[in-house]
Amino acid sequence: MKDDLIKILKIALNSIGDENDIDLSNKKISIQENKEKDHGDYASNLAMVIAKDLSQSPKLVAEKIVSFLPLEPWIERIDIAEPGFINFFLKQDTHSKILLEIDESRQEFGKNKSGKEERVLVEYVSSNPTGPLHVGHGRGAVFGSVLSNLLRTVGYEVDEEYYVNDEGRQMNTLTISTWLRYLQESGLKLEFSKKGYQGEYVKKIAANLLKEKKEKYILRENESELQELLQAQETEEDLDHLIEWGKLFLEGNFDEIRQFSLASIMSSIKEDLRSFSVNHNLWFNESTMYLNKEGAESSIDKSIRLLNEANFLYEKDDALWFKSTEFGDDKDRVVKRANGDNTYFASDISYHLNKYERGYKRIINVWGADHHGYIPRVSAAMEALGKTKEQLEVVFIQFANLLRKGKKISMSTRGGEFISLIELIKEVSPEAARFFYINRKADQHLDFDLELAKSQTKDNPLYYIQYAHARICSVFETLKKEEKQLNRVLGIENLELLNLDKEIEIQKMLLNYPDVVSRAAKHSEPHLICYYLRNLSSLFHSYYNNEKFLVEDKALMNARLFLLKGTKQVISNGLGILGIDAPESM
RNA sequence: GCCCCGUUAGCUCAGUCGGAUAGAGCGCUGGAUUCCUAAUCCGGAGGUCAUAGGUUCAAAUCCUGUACGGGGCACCA
Repeated sequence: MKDDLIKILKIALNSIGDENDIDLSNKKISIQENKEKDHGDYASNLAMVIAKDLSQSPKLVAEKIVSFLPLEPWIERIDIAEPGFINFFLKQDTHSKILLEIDESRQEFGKNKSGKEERVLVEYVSSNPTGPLHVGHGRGAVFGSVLSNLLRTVGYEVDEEYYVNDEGRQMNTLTISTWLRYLQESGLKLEFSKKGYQGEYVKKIAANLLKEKKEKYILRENESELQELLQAQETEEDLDHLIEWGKLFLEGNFDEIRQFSLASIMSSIKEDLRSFSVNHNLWFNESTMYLNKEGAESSIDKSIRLLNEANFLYEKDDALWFKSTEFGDDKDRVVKRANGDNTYFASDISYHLNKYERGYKRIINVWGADHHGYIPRVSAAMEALGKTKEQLEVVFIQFANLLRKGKKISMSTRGGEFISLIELIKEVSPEAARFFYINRKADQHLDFDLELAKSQTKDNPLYYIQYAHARICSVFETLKKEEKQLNRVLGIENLELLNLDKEIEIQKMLLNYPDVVSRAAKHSEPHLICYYLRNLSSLFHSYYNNEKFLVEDKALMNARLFLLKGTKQVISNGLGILGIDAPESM
């Protein structure tokens, strides 16, 4: 509808341009929906925008524009208001047309093709595989999932990827932690390292390891050496010593334990994500970038070589540095440490280069707000490698607080004490978890109220929305019990009977749905869908309380049922984008 | 010190990349049910859009400064 208005305004604009011999073709034409009934359905500010170019008063310009507008059958009338708004009043049956469109498109209603099937990569969660997901990860998980749905809805081809940091020191820490717990489990008395991962989940992994591998990794000698190392676990260096010792002692078995721990954790992470419909289709392991197959150079080596060939690397204090300052970063960054290890940043360069090489048009990273400092260096590296940084987009997710009875729950991971994501999902249901995580703008802090998420009243927006859907279903259920059904043809023929304020409001709202979807996708703001659904449901509940649908007048009844059917479809489609089912009954 | 994000009703938050009288829920307050789910609805009170300037026909929205709150500034991952 807006597009149609823009189209005819464009025609008028061109005519005025020709007449005055000036170029107005690059003027932006915007249409707004009016809140005020007296102002009509839509308004344009075009006259005010070009008044200066024509050096005439906006009001005169508006009159001029209107005189050039082609006549359209769906426009009732056009008003001009101070100081130069052009107000469009649409014929009443124009609103009803949307019901026909919904009836035809069904689940497809709201979709468009503006993405042109371009390939997009959304990388999200990517939590380190050193422990289970906790509530802090949930928000990014749902955000990435819904954003991906949204982008598909507007015509992109989307891959959802999880980057697994299965390389580096943290994996060694995990391995040694598992082994120590395994030794304890097998009956050896020893103190667990203060620097190891303290969580209970490590014990479970160790127990499984013992069950599966029996006594394969048991300590047969050198116990006193180990005990001595465990007595002194005050610094990160002490931990490194322990790890080195473990590697020497276990030899190839170290890697076996490592693989076992990694696999356990990743499978629990995958399970947690699946349990609330977060479905990555790609899992990218950092370690694959370190492989050199058949003597070929690894991806890491390759990206470092490319940077070097482009002259963006230098050595200082035995380390290898990238000149990120040449691309606006605050300081240069180390890619290879003095001890020869690659930094995490080196992996990131290689990983992002890989994303580009896979041919994605848009590369979207969903990151925690605490990572914002990384953008300059990553995009600097991509620029240095000749990639366009515009292709790389980063969305930051602010932290979430969990509230129980109005009080914050501490989410510190210290001492392994945190609420795991799966506990949250079990407590409030997967649907509620999704909805409440996504119900705020991503860059806003979020208070996740557990009681509210569980409550079954209208205070709970998800409940309220689902109830609206269930209520509509219930109306059709009652109809069925009376052995009647919706007569589509009769309904369609009588749509002009839908002329109550509420009925027109609902139809206008339905008409807005595709715009809301586009906007949410364009700005990466899935929360807009939540608010839209809340408002649509509110209109419906109000309508429900004021009017009866199953009335004697068959024409009116079927028209109203047709409206209800469209409303139900849109609620269902909107919830679908959020990854939430629309219940038939509650 | 530098860099991000934020500041809108008592509370929690929306606010269409500048538009007409700034919205919703909660809370407070007054009402509605022999009727399709009252799991709901209707009415009322409540705002100097943190603050000071600037740009504009028009600013909660854009620019600059200030205050306050959160986060980040590793040869960690």
